[in-house]
Amino acid sequence: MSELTPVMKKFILHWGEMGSSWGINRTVAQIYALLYLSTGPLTADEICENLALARSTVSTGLHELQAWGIVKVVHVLGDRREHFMTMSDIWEMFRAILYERKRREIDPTLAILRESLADYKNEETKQPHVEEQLQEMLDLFEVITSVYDQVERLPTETLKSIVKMGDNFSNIVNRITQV
Amino acid sequence: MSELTPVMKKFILHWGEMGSSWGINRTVAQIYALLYLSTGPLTADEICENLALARSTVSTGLHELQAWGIVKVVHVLGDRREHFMTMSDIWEMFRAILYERKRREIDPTLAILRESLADYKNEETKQPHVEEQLQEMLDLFEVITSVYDQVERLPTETLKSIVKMGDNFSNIVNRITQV
DNA sequence: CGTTTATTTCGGTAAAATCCGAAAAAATCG
DNA sequence: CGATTTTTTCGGATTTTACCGAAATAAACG
Repeated sequence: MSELTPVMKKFILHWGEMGSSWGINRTVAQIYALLYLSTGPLTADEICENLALARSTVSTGLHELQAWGIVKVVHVLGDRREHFMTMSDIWEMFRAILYERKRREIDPTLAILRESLADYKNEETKQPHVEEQLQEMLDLFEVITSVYDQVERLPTETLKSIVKMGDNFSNIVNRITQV
Repeated sequence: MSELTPVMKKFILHWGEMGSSWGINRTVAQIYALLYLSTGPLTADEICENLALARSTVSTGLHELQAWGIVKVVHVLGDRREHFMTMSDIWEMFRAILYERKRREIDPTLAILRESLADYKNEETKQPHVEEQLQEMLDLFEVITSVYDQVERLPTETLKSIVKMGDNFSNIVNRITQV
């Protein structure tokens, strides 16, 4: 791995910023960005060097990225160190992120909302408005889940062709759903 | 505003946790949750009391929520204090959040990607792989933007009816896009 | 216009997250 | 199996973020 070019640095730094506003550790996001741009798989040490991070930080960061399912380990013949690379298909990567965010954020909230509505039945001081609001929020999250499930199922090619349809897509969807 | 019931507390606390994993301040998320469940508009002082927060914290929190466009000020006759409430339609609120996240996260990234690809042309040490990767990421973000624009345009009722279609939706989309 | 009430700003402290480096553990080699 | 290389764990230092409370500002009242 040669020196980082200015363009690479810029991208990596921006990606780090973006990560933190997403609730993802800045450093972890930078590691991802570096791997994403890298021509071949990198060792943990190469990542340390390029990003000026401690070996241990890189180690944990890589584990986190693997937990998200967007970085994987590869082995190189004749080298006993582990090498790391991003998923090759960026669309698959996008799906992986959606999946994880849904699992970590939407699912637990759905559970709490259902629980709360059940608990509500046993509560003495009933404020009908609270039940209505919880129900409304539950509806919203159920729709989000449902839309996610639909999108999850769409093949990448379909997603790509949606973009080519431009305005037509929403028109068609409107027509389909107007029954 | 009477005492918070156990169900309300649970919801507010969970919402706070969710908020932090979204990159939103825990306290700010709690303020939102409280307002969301509240039967009527609340004053800043009432929020302080219920959530045991400093007056100043509530003040800044409310400003942040207003910047997101999901909380608004209302005035009550005969009371010179400001009162706060959430947007009444939860779907509108959802749209507002999508809009802000797109504006804060997607748009700047799109800009950086375009910039980087332009800069790349002037760079001495050209690694073709870097250009390819940047281009691929740009494509992805353009699709995301496009999908956002489509969804933005869909009326709430359409969104709601998508959920009722269940599996049919993805089948139909597949058919539409198979040209 | 001065007084009272409400809101915001801001500096400092408390809490949390991040990151490092040494030491431990695990893996691979001869 | 012992030696060497690689990876991970973990306690603590550093940085960042969140929060409070006092003081300043702004708004509304008589």
